Amino acid sequence: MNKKVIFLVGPTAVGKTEFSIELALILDGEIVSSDSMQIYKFMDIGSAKPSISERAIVRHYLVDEIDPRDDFSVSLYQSLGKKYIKEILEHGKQPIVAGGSGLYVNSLLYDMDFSVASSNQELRQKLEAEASIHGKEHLFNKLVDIDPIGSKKIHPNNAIKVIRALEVFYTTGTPIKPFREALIPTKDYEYIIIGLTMDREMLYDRINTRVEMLFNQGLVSEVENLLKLGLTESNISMKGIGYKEVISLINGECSLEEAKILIKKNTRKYAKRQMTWFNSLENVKWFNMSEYEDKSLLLEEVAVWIKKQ
RNA sequence: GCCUAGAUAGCUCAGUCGGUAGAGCAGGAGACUGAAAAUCUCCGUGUCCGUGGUUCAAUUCCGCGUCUGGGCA
Repeated sequence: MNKKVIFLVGPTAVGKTEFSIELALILDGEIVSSDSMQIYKFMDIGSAKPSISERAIVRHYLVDEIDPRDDFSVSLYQSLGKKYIKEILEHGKQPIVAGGSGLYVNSLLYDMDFSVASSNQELRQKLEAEASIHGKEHLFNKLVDIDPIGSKKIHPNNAIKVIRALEVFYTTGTPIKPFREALIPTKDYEYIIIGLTMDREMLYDRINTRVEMLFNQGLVSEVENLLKLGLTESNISMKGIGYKEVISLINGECSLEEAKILIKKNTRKYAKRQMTWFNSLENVKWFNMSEYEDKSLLLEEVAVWIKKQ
């Protein structure tokens, strides 16, 4: 009988990384990251990667695997993630998928077919240029012409989604499919989902102190090194929180204090979006970290719950 | 003590030529199928400092009081 895959979700800074390692130790597990930033090499501090020593204790997959100069996508994430889960199951360990990137998590929970149309950078750039000349409405109207029903699900201002929908139509000749209505759990494995949450105020406190910590650990020099590697603010990897703001700082567009405030703010908003996403998942067993002063107690309770599944 | 400027949303402030008020920030809610730490949408009632006067009507004008800046002694 195969083990169930354990998914560990929750907002940034709630303590997923630490908890996932503790859980892996007691369950003889290995961790598959579902974090869209920790997957990139050279981006250690800003993405709050698990440390080298933590990764020596428990094996991690999809951390430090992708060159940030390369394009990455959910589609690729899905195939790599499924491959690793299969491998972990095959060598008899407990797979734990842990991370905060909602779409990445969904790609492993549900049958989501990303194969319809690959991305076309040339086309995207052309459409972006059109949008900046004629406006977002113009692009949206193109979409309304070819897909009057589907376009109702996309807001005219959401240029990225409009462009993707056009991209799918131009490459396949058929409209992009509606999404959330038909989420079917994957048949590749069984799974359970554990959600970690925390009182909002406490979470925001943790975010604020973490941002200060990132700077103390050398976030600015990390970004300087990335720029030396040839990365710019237009790389997808550099659009992560902490990276784009530090680029502005390096370019002299804001002060250190302003950069910190902005990163804190953006991280808080991100945490909120994550909560919205994960709250909408079904069958999540939630644990509120604020209710456990002693974290070993939480670990124990989670372990007990897992055994009952 | 005198002069002066303020007092309006959690914060910073705008405004009402007299008809009970709105921006930014903070905060909240939500969407999401190959950019997802991305991208996008929605949400603003509060003794308009207190008190008296003028007025059909005062947060708005006038008097007094309280508090807070700034200046002069």
